[in-house]
Amino acid sequence: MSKGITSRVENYSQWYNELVVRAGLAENSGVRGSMVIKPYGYAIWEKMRDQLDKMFKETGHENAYFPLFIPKSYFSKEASHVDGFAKECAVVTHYRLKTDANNQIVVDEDAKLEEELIVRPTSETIIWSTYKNWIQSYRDLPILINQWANVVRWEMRTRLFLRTSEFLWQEGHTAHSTAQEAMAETRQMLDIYAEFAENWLALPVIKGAKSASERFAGALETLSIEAMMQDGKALQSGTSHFLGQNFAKAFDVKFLTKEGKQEYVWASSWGVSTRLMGALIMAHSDDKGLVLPPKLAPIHVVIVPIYKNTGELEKISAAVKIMMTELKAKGITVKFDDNDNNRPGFKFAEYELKGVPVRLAMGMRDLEAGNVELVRRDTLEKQVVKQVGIAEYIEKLLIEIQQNIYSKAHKHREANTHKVDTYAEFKQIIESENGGFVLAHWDGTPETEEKIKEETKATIRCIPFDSPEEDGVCMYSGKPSKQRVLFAKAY
RNA sequence: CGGGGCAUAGCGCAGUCCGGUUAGCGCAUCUGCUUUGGGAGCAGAGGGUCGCAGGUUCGAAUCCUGCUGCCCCGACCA
Repeated sequence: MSKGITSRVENYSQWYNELVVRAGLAENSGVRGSMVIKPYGYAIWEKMRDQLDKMFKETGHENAYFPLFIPKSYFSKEASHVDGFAKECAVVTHYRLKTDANNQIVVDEDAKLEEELIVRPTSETIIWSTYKNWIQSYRDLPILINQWANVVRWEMRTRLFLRTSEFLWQEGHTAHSTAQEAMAETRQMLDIYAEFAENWLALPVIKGAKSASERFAGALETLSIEAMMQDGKALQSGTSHFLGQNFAKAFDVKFLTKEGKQEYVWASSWGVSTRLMGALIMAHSDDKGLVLPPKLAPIHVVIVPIYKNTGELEKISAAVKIMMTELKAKGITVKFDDNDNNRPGFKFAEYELKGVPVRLAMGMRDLEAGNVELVRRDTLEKQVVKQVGIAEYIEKLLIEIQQNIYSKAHKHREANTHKVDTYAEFKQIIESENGGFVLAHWDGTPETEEKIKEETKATIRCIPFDSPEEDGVCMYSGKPSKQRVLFAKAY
């Protein structure tokens, strides 16, 4: 195994692939397009999940679980929904295997299902077929449910975390008595995603609405948060959909209003997936490995002893134990790596690869002086600090690291976001090495959007909420436009 | 689904063109000694149905046929 990883400049894509594997986050499995999430990677996902779950519950949502299999007939009830997902569905057709004449295990053709089952690519249909039974009156509304689940989308080309055939996610599905309430829910959940991305992933995001062609299959409106990766490409990091009455109509879900009228129910759905892991990795990490924001790091502090014999190790360990107790008391996760098989230099490189935010090293020199050597992962700055008061120091430092990682990502995005008024300029920026975000006028037609995509591979990531109204002309067609939209190449 | 590449020890690879000692190297593993402030050194040891199935041949990792899997590049997508 080589020592380092491919640098970002050398080959960004390869850097990412190697980093995911070498840092022990995930690996490819024997199943095409499906990954194994390893303990260290899963620990990060658990932290994300726990925090999001808390935020969902704080806003009145409850968890539930719906089936993995969806009868084909349910799935086909909402026309645009089918159109959107049909090409990437795994289908269960049989329920039994048998041993054939050659002693091979084969599918038993006699055990063909009367109705095929779709492995869920998303759960709107199974959930709305259920909601039909739960909703009769306005008193039954709203329903605010989330589920943590796996889904399958048969992808042609996959990449660890960014696009795999099976992935983990959460999907919220809510039912409301008015359009306004459903839309407010859609917006509220997008805000929660944005807050999570910025405060936990340390990732600045742009909130906005999708253009019609980028909308979720079956939605009237799709909102998303878009983040910039270090190579200037956009990564859609969360989506929230206003589904109108489409699914209520498809599954005949009506409720009795206060006024005694029968009306169709209004819906929203929203989700984030293990793709957030990809965002986290690509946004902050460097050529030495992962850089994790402290709020999501499975280990905050690693302590490496430097010693010549067991006597020294014992003395160092005693001092380390005291620091560990103090750190743990403040809720800081700390690992003391006294494994004698690896030498300090190896450990330094290893924990940098794994993105541990703070590393302490202590040898006899430090011990005698009452010091400890401290290195922060985000800047790789080395300093010598007093053992006394170390917990308070690190507590503050972790907050500073979290902020620094965010502001670094924010600066990078600002430096690579451009306002552009001509198509020539647009192409020049989009095709340049660092790519980036471009804010430009667009005439609002799918035709123009499609042409731009064909010619440059850039797409409209969103129509940002905070983009001011401003008279202009479409950079492509010259037709009038009232607002700039966000273009970028995307993952 | 189209184009390309790969499959040999736990991992990374050489050997394949041009068939012929006992299939080799690095890392990892095990043992011992010396080491330990940025990926340790020396000595020794263990570890292989050469992806699978056929075929050609006195003889196949190597040649032929078929199959399978994975990776990369495109079209599709969160």
